[in-house]
Amino acid sequence: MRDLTIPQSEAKRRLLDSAELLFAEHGFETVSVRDITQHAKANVAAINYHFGTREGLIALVVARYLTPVNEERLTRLETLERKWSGKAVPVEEVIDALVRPLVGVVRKSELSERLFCMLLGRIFAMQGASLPAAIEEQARHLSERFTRVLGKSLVAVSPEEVVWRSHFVVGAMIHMLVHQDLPQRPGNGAAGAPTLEARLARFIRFASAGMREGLEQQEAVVKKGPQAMFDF
Amino acid sequence: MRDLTIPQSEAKRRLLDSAELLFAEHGFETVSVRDITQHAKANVAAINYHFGTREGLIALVVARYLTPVNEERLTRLETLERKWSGKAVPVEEVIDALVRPLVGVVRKSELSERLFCMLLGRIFAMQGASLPAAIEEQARHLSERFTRVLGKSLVAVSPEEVVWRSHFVVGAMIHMLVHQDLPQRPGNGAAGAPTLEARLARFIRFASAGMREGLEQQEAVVKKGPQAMFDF
DNA sequence: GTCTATAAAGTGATAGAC
DNA sequence: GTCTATCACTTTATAGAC
Repeated sequence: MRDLTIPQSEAKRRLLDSAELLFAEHGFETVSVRDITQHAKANVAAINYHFGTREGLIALVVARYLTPVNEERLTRLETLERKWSGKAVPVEEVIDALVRPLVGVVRKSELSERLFCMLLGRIFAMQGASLPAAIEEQARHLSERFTRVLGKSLVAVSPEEVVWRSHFVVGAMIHMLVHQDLPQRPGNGAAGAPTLEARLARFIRFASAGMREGLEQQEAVVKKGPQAMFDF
Repeated sequence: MRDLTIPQSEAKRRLLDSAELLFAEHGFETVSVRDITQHAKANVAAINYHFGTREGLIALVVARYLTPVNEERLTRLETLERKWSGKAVPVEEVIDALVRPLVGVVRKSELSERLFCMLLGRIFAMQGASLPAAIEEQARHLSERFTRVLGKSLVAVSPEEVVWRSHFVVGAMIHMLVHQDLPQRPGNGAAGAPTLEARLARFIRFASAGMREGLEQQEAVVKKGPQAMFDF
């Protein structure tokens, strides 16, 4: 997997760290280059010197975090296709390949797990607008692959329905990633911040059930994939 | 239900129309008062004259669209509680009460269905940050009510799990509302823009299945609520 | 590489003429 | 109510000294 660190000069690293932290916390649109240079204790011109433009910095941050995740997603999806050699892959395993790469890549980053997830969620939310064409193409390709595999997993669901349900899954995923703290709702005591793995396991079960809606008969058959992987 | 129109002066109406349209299309953060006055063919000072500040305009737009939806949601939820008089309400009906008020309120607005949904999605996405305290409180109360009813609908699911799944549902809903055009993916031919009702029906089925995950036994019993309402 | 100074344009808001 | 002119500030970006 690609290395997430780009050492180079010390100041450049500090700028990148500050940028990632601020982008994760407040979103790409609202953070100015002055916010970043100030947080990194650098001078105002530093960002333009090291990254050319503000957009260049954003493109770098996006590529640095999105690319490894998407590569790992593709690897896992291809592994699944080999493992099931043409047969339907259980939905749980496909969704797992979609979200589990997060835990692998988060370890390689300098960010805390919480900030890493927020940053990636915000990056996912930018897809379809304002992202470099190359990255958009990468994402589009990945989306097609996943949709095609999911179509096989859910032969009884119309292709159109699969696309819509995938759309819902992506929305739920982005929301889960960006809003880490929100579920401090009613009967929710100490359950503030479970581990990323626990949240992903919850998400996989939820999303898979949603994708599989209406297939009561097949459920008992197709559902039991690597259940032990997420059940704990 | 509250009337969505605030006639007053002609210019003020035009400003409000332009603001809603631009906010819906590009989001609240990126639209400037100059964008709005220019689109409304008014002069730069018009917004400050009619609405005090930019924030005042946003608060007005938010309240104008969010309040009727939330009121209708609460009404429907209470109707359900009466209808099932203390017993578990089928999940489908709860999710229906959450999203179906959209179609009622959209008819009263001047916006197209597409823009109305995008605007409301962006408003929902602002919850938990940067919204007037009174509106936040309104939303918090509504969220508690829905979570409590859903807890009864899903007695076999832990309260903590219900909160998380509701979180996923909200994320999927927001994404569906804001991104109306996206699902132009692979095997997706003429299925570009189905009606709002069709999309909501899809969403209700998906979200309900996700909420109900792991309850294969009860499904056959609890699931069949007003199936005819969304199946078409 | 780092800094200051500054350019050029955009922001929300307001005073005051009409 | 509407408009122009303008204030005070922020934005990204750059030129040029050190």
